[in-house]
Amino acid sequence: HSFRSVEDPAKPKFYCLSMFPYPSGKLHMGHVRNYTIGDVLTRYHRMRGFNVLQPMGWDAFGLPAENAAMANRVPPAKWTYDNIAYMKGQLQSLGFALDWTRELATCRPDYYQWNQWLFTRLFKKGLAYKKTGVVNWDPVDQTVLANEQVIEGRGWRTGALVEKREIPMYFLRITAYAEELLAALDGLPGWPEQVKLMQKNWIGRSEGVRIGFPYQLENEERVLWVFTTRADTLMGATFMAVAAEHPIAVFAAKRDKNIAAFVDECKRGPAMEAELAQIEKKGMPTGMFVNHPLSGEKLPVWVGNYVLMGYGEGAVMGVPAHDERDFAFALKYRLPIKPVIRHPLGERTDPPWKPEYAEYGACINSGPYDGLDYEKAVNAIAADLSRKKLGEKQVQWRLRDWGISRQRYWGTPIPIVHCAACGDVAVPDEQLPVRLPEDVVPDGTGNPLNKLASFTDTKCPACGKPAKRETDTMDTFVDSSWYFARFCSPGQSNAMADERANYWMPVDQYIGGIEHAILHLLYSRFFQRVMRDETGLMQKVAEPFTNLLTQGMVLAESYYTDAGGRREWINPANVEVVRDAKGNIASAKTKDGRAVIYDGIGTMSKSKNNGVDPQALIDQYGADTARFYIIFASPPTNTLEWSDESVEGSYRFLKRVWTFALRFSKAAKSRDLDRKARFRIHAELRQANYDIQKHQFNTVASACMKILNALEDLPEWNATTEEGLSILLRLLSPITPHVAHHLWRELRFGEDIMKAPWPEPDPVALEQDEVELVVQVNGKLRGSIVVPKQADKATIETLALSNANVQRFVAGQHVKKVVVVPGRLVNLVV
RNA sequence: GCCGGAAUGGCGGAACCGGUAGACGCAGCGGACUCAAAAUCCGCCGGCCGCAAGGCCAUGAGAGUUCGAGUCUCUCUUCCGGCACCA
Repeated sequence: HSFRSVEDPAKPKFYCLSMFPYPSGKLHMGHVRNYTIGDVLTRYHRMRGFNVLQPMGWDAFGLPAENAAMANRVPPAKWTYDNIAYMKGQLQSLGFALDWTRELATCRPDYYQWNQWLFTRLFKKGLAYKKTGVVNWDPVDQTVLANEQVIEGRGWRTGALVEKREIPMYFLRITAYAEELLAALDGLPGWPEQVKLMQKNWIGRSEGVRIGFPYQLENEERVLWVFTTRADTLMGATFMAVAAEHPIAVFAAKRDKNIAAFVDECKRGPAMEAELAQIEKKGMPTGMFVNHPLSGEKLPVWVGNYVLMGYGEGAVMGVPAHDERDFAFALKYRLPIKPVIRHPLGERTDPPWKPEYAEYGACINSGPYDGLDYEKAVNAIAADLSRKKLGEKQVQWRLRDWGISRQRYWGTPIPIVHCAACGDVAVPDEQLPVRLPEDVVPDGTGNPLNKLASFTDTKCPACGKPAKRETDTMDTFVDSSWYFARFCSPGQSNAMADERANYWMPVDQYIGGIEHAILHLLYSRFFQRVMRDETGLMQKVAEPFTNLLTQGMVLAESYYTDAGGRREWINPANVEVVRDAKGNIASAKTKDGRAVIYDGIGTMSKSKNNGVDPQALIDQYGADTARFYIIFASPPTNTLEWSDESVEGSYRFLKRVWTFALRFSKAAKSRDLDRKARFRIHAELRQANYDIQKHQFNTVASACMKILNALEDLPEWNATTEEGLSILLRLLSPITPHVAHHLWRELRFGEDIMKAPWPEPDPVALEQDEVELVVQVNGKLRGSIVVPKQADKATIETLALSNANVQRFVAGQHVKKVVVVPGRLVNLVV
């Protein structure tokens, strides 16, 4: 229980959290990197006197368990619990300073019941609601597919062409918090700018005008609404485009087979936005028209495969003259292009498209709005639309509500009962949790819960009549959106969290992959606010993570052999590289002699068989070498390119520390201090302390190497050796705790290095009487001089000019200017 | 396509506020030790020119600002992450 944490208001607290792993089977190198970084910070802060909490748990629900279940006919629960047991052993063998008494797994009822509890609160308040959402549908397996399971438009198991399908789903109203989630980003100085910027763009606040285009449908007066940030171009609208699911498209499809076929084609298209954005923009006229709200002009309505029903109103206005996409669309379908803005290139918008066409400028060809600039035009148009009740200024968000329903088994059951009389009824608190049966083996066709009467058949909590349970489960992002708060309240069975969360939250340092920059982090920020508003706890905590470190991915080289036209991927551990005299890779072959082809560097993946198993590394070199290498190889935010050879270097260094320290422990000690060595050691320590606070741990590891080099350069073991070793071991201890702990005791520095104070540089050791200055002529390095520390500018200038090589470049020329940078350089401008 | 990053020797990287580019390590080359190998230790190690002193070039490409640019500004290229059901 060395790492067990207890609330202690007398000490400053430091809650250090690494993103919890999905228990996929065994640790991968990304995990080892993530948790090593977290452990360095944890141990560093402990030595600095903080009350530190570093917990660990399991993000245990998810798709891979169901895939494994299908492959091995083992229930996802068993597979998951077995993986957890194995991976926990691996984490322990790496020596992470984790408080295991707080361990949690999201697939346990005592965890997920609070997902359910919070959901019912939100449901009753309207912050969780039901509407349709789009999913990938495999028509053969009759099942919903995850994006990952769609390979080139086809189902991964059946090969069937995947269809889009609209089904009822539950959504969380994250948009209700859009304003706050956006504004609060400014109050997060401990987050990387790039992450805040990505979140800002994702939330996507835009100011514009909602515009109504009246039309008739089956003798009924209706209005087609669109949102635009370019209301100033309204007079240039020449067509409208609607999504395939829009009522106008649905109506048109009913009367025209061709339109029906096109609408069908649009619906079959990709559901993923990334793909949707890259498909060829296609459209078809619906034969329907709307009236321009200001000019009354008739505008044709098209169905467009690029218009999303789930975003905004499911319709856009087409202004070909001033929008690149509309311009291409208009050219393709010979729609009119009507310039209404004077842009930097003039008043015409002839093909090809030029970016200037989209710039702001004064209105032209716009009747009463001619001559108005962007702001005035938007104001005038919005005012005129408002009078006609056909528009108003509006703030629009790119952020959409969060659809949490999954048509899968291995997740938190959504606590809703469907009653013929009462509708959707939230399961009351006393009936929670709605337990997920753990002995089910899915077969890939639909959700197995649908086939389990023992699960589905229940009574309506409101009227008591027979009713059916909802069988959808929750998105696993729900589980991971509040686990950090649960870690603070282990054993609490009456609430999500308790007052202990007030002590520990917010997380002081959160560490995880950059790939989570948007979704997981945004959902967690949302959930923290929901907990604040619904549980009465953590009233002062809106932001769950004060400081965020986004680590880079771990990459490895991949190799393949040609196996009869097919690529056989060879694990890098089984490849031998042949180098030429300069160290360049000349060729590579398998250990049994077959030629292999190098395929470049990339993420470790099963498909390319280039994963490096951390266990092999730990078995061969021990935990400290693995940890040291990972820290030393690259700064935490960079990608880390795996190299077995460099691991050897880390191992070699730790062996050198070990033998040096043990030799010293037996040696006679003189009391002399070595001034130069002390300067080197304390200068490195000063740098290391600066770097560790910047989270640049690789140079802290370098500093450890440099200190050892300085100690090895000493002619004899003296008091400086002892001082240097005590600094070295403490500096090293967060990275390689086992080696440091052992040597610390062996050298009789103390019982427990974790209880030793963090080393600070000695100002006396850092004092210097003389400094070396570099001499430049016109910014080019020409020599160096040694001057007394306090030398004035004139002395420095004289000394610089007296340098022989400097003279060669100054001779016969006029020195116009002398720049002296104290302690660094002098630049003579001639 | 949109949003966000990154690019420095053969390789990973260092260079704090714009001030000696390549610290530290890997690989490579040469040597010591050894019967031999492993391990360990010592030396060299961006490119070109030069006996040397030293010089010229060089931080993805091209421009700019500055006494001085890897670092700041603009344009471009390539690669990586995300795009709402992988986690």
